[in-house]
Amino acid sequence: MPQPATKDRIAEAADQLFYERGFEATSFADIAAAVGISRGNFYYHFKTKDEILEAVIARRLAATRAMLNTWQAEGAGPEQRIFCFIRILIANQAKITLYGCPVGTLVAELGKLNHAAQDQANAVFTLFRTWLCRQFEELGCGTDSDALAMHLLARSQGTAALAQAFGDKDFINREVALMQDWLRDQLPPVHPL
Amino acid sequence: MPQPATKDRIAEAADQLFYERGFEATSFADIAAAVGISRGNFYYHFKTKDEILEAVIARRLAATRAMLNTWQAEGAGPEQRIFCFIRILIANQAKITLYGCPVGTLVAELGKLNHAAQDQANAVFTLFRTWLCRQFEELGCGTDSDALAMHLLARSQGTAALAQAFGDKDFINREVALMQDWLRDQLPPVHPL
DNA sequence: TTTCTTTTAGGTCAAACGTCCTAGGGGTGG
DNA sequence: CCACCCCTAGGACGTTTGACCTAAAAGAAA
Repeated sequence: MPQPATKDRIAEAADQLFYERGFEATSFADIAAAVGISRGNFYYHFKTKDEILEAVIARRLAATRAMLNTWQAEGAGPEQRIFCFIRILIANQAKITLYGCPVGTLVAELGKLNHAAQDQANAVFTLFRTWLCRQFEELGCGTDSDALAMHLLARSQGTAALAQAFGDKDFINREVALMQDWLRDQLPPVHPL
Repeated sequence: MPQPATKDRIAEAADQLFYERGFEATSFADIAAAVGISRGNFYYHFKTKDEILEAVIARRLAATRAMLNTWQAEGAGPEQRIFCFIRILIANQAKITLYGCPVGTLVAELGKLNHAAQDQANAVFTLFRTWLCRQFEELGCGTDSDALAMHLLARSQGTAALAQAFGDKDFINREVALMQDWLRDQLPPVHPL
């Protein structure tokens, strides 16, 4: 059963289109055309647009979890792992400049639509938040950890938003550098000599 | 001609609905219902949905300019004026927690739609940017001023985005406090003694 | 009143949308 | 060969959308 899994191809195409054009602005026909199948075939795999949305969010959640696990397995310390998180902005620089942050823009859109899947979309944020919180805890930031995680998430979101608005790729580089400086300042003193 | 100006009432209602539900998700019928007029009357004042969008953006630009001018006229220094900007987040705390930043969410949506009015919507960002830049210049930040303005804008955007995502009003208070601390750190030493 | 302009109401239209159904293709197991 | 089932194709439905038109009410000027 090495089926290329039409269902997965649909979810992948929907993922990309939801990112580039938004959820509401993407129609069944758009996704079907991107995959190269008919709308009828489409309906066989997903009865509802909301079902596709759920599949897309599940994809993103899984991908995010996999990424975090990779970083965790690399053996570096929590500081290096947080650096990895910050560097996501650089790794996806071009796309962010065009379409913003995939998580942030989807959450914002679903929030305005009062969509039922809003909480699921938010789970990606929560995933990053709890993971970052753990890293800060390992770093010795104690009860401040969650606040630091939220602060860093906010900085990333703001950076992505303005980079998209002004189409300014270099702005991402500058903000990333600032975030790295900030992170170093949060490290507790190694030897309270 | 003390006409309560149906046109203005339409633009006002559209402004609010575009903020709460988004541009695309708001229909002619929604706006007409909010104002309490028929769809036909509607068309008399605005031929096109894009025309309404332009009117809404013009409204926001004018309101923003008026706000900045008020701060300028209050006689306080640039540091106090930047504080005023930061405190926008607190003044609109409840709405931001529900719907995010009006400017940021609109720019993000129009960007994804490749909408022609994207640049006009961005003008609100640019207005804040150049105004903030001027304040930092008056503060003596020299060539860093624009970068500082962008940084502060990004922090505000990120704060609004996460406050909306997590429905967390208090997060705004915490980030505002951090931004005020940050601002104090940017002040050049008064006497290079 | 009559006339004219401004404003309002309500109805129509084609297109696009999400949803749904039915018919056919292409393997595998009997 | 037949029967079965997974997958695919393409059309049809009812609704909503943005857009548009026509007619009439409201008010000012004569």
